[in-house]
Amino acid sequence: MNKDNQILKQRREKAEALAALGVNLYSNSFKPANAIKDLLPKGKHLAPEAFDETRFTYTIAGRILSMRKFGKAAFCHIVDSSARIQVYVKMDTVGDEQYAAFKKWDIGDIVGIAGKLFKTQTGELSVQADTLTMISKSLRPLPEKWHGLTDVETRYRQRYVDLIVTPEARETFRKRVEIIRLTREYLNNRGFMEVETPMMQPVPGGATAKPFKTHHKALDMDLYLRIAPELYLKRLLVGGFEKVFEINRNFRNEGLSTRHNPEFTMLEFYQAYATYHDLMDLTEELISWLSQEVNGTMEIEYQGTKVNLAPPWNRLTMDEALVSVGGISPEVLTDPSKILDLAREKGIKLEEQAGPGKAKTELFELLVEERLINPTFITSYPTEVSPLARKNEENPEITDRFELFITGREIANAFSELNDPIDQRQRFVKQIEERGDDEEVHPVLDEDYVRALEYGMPSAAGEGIGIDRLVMLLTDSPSIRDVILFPHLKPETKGQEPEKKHNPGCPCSR
RNA sequence: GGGUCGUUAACUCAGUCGGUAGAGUAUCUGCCUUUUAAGCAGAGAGUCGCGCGUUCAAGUCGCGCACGACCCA
Repeated sequence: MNKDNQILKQRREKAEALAALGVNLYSNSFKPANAIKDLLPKGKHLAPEAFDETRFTYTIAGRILSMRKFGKAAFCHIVDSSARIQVYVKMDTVGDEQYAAFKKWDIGDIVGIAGKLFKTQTGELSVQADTLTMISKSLRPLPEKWHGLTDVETRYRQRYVDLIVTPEARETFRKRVEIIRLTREYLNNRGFMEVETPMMQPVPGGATAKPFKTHHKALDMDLYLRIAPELYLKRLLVGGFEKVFEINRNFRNEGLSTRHNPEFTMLEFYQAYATYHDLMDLTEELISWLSQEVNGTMEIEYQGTKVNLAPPWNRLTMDEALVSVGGISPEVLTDPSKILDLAREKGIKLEEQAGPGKAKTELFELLVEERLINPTFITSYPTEVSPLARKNEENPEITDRFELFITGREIANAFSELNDPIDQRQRFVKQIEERGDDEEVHPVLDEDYVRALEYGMPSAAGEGIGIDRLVMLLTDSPSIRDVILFPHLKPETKGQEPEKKHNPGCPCSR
């Protein structure tokens, strides 16, 4: 009946033995007075072996990560959320009774220690324990101490284990939190207000992507998880809030990769009376500052490639980039039919209605994008591929838009906003005509958004920054799954029959 | 969606030509009161991802499936 392996069995037996000694295995009464980090500077002046019984008693709590047991003494390393310290447990000091219980302690247990600071012969600051408290008995073994947990699937599926044993993972997620906190601070300090707009939208807009669909029962209506907050944030500009931002999740019902998770975190911000030029300045300042704050430098390395984030950053129009980086001759760019021919020549499949703007953008993605290692703003995107951006006043074929590329990846997308409701309606209609056959992307005209524009939206510029990709860059993480605590994975089927598609016997089936 | 590789003890990994399943860590027992990948001696631990096939015999060969990684679309 008990299919558990030997180690799990032994752990349970040990726990039972401890309980038989009268130990509460899950005590809730221990309050650590000290963070381990706070003890570290206090030991600087201590000399090895000069132990003094009258020293101050500290209380700490944490998880046992390693243990070296002798007959009547032992060393363990204990980690809390702040730091790690060695604890020395000596039978003479803690007494026979506590020591007998201590013998049943395991790596992985969460424990409380009261004791005094001293330095060992080797000079390591340690706590000599006076009293020992079991706070939570662990019933499962942790991964091996030397190699740690390297199986990426287990790291993602059991992130809690990863966080226990992989200091780099803890560091990455601390940095992620810090990046988001600093970004909020930066925008708040510049008068932006953080708002929350709907996650569930009747018309998914603001981007081109397949949405997740859900259903509201009471209203009997379909809703979509948002693919972008853009159209709601701009409604707030109409409402009179001049600087707004939102940092939250977007959802896109598309493939998974090292750069795509179905739910991901996006920063979007909008500023009235600003242009995309203002946002380039802001972006450059924000991201270089974030790197300085989080990494202590603007010169970072991403997967072995050096990247210099110090401003000023390179700014190129798409045409300039196609020529100088992509190696396309300038004459081709001025002739629409030659651009289309070149795109087809390069193996790009274009839809029938695709124009030169689409072809240029595809050529850019193919020939230029991955070669933009240091931060580069690409401007003057074709109007054809920018349904929400303002047309350039001198040349209606292009928009006042930029995308930011670092290490060959798109990090940000921004533009001076289109606030002409008639132009907006025409572009929506055109977009729907082009995508009308693709039901999955749900091309529906957002009438209310056009109505909002008809009331008048101030001139404005807005930007979206993919937070996950930014965190990847600043933490040198190869996969988006390394910067999302619980990334999307297919369900485990270990030891089970794969889910049956039809299960009429299941009361929970729809 | 296509291709390549992977899946063996709790973890990290070996496993030759198809012939009774191996190591280190972890665990258990004994010794050990300043170790830090502690040490010494001994022991236990496996649905070899799942299924089917070939074979006297499959971790190993073949086919299918699941999950994952990487590359491509």
